[in-house]
Amino acid sequence: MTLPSKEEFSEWFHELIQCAEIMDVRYPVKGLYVWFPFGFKLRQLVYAKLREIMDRDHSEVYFPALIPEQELGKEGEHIRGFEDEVYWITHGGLTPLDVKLALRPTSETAMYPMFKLWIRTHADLPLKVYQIVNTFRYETKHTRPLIRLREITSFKEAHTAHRNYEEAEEQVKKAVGYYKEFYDFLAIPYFIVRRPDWDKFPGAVYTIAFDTIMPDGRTLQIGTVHHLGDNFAKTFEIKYEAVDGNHYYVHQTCYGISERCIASLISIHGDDLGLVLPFEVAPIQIVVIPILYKGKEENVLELCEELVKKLGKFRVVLDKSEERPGAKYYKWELKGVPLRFEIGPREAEKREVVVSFRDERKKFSIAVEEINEGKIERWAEEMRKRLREKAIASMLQKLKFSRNLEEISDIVKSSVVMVHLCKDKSCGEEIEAKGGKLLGWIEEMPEFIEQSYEGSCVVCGRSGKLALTARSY
RNA sequence: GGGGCCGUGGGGUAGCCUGGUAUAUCCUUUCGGCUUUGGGAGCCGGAGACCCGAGUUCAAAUCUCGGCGGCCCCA
Repeated sequence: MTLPSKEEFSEWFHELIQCAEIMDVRYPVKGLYVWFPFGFKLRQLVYAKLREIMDRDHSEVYFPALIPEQELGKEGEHIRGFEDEVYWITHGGLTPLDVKLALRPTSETAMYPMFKLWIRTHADLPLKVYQIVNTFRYETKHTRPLIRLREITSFKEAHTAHRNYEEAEEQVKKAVGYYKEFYDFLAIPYFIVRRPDWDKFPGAVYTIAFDTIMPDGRTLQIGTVHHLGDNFAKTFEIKYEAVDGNHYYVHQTCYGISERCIASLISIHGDDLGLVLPFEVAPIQIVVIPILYKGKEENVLELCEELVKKLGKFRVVLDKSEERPGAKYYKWELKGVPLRFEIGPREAEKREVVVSFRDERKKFSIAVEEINEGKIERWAEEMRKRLREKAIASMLQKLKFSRNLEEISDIVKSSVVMVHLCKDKSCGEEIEAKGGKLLGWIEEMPEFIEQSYEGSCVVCGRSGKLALTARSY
């Protein structure tokens, strides 16, 4: 069970999610994968944070997975964006259905007919709901676990309705804030980018996306926030009676995060030995490894048990299995356990433990008496900081700034390229002709970027703003 | 959208070109036993596979066609 080097990212990712028991890729339908118990626990812990953030400002709901054909098709632009990849249910048993049912590719058209019933007056607004569900898309490109799926199993989608455009826009900003908090928590660096008009969500006024850079230099979209204006409200006739007695269309937003957040978590922090996980989301946070010699087991195990008891607040495993210590170290490192304690006869004698952090893999000794919950939490916080700094450093290595159109086709093969670009579609097309995809314009400057926000367009020379082009997943 | 490659125990593979030697190779995994334990121990014994369907043939893991599944490249 040896992992390929992370340099060969594609193989590394594929092997790791299996070796570390995140997902089983052997399910016999293309694009569908099985969550192992360990992977599902990781998912649960990551999504618990997402829920915590969402619950502050939204109510959780559940809408059906099946959408009747006429609802899905109501919004012209929306359906054109999805029609190639919708799964259809055409039969009930052997009987052909009068009304075909779509397996939701996303839930706007499932929710908004109900929003029409729920929203009567301004007092019903704002309406803010979210759900975490599976969605289906008939992907034709090569599918990949957690990244490109035919069944997205963990789509957190939020939908809000407001009195006017400005209030909806306020919500867009809040949503961006929520997602920042979420990815900061996971120590994953990101760009907040406004997608080009020709690449926004079908039916949206505009789309803000979170993109991160994977170890192979390709970008991964890990979150989107859409301002829908009153486009869907007009289609689904979602109106409210205002204080002035008139009826107005609501303005809506929607925003989503899928299990791609876990793909980025694994890929960005992981190393040649396997997973590296932030303490808070690690399914196993601490492993205690006894080093047993014949006749000296008792004292060692006693101290181990004492330590485990002391750490009761955390997710701890005491590994008493028959393997040798070295084999155990590799095993738990593969699983990304952030903190390891080793106790052998020497430690039992002095009431000490040997400590090793997963990210640094250095060892040091500390007295058992000095270990307490506060200390562990401080270590966890330091570890998160190290992970974040390391992630930013390797992200910057794969990011290049260019003011020369000609060199872009070469750079974009291995890196994400920053350029100044105007909003003209022809200039965007010119950039995309160099091999990358135009992700869009930086919406919020990250603190780790030094380039100026404004500059002259790399294509036409008129005034432009900082934009990103890259090969993307 | 276009093109190419591939499917052998749980994982990775040899054998396929040139059909028969085969009880299908080796590594890993797994189970039992002995022994060992401070960074992937060793020995002994056991378990476990030719993707599915059709065809050609006296004979198919091996050749042909179809299906399903996987991987890669180009747009």
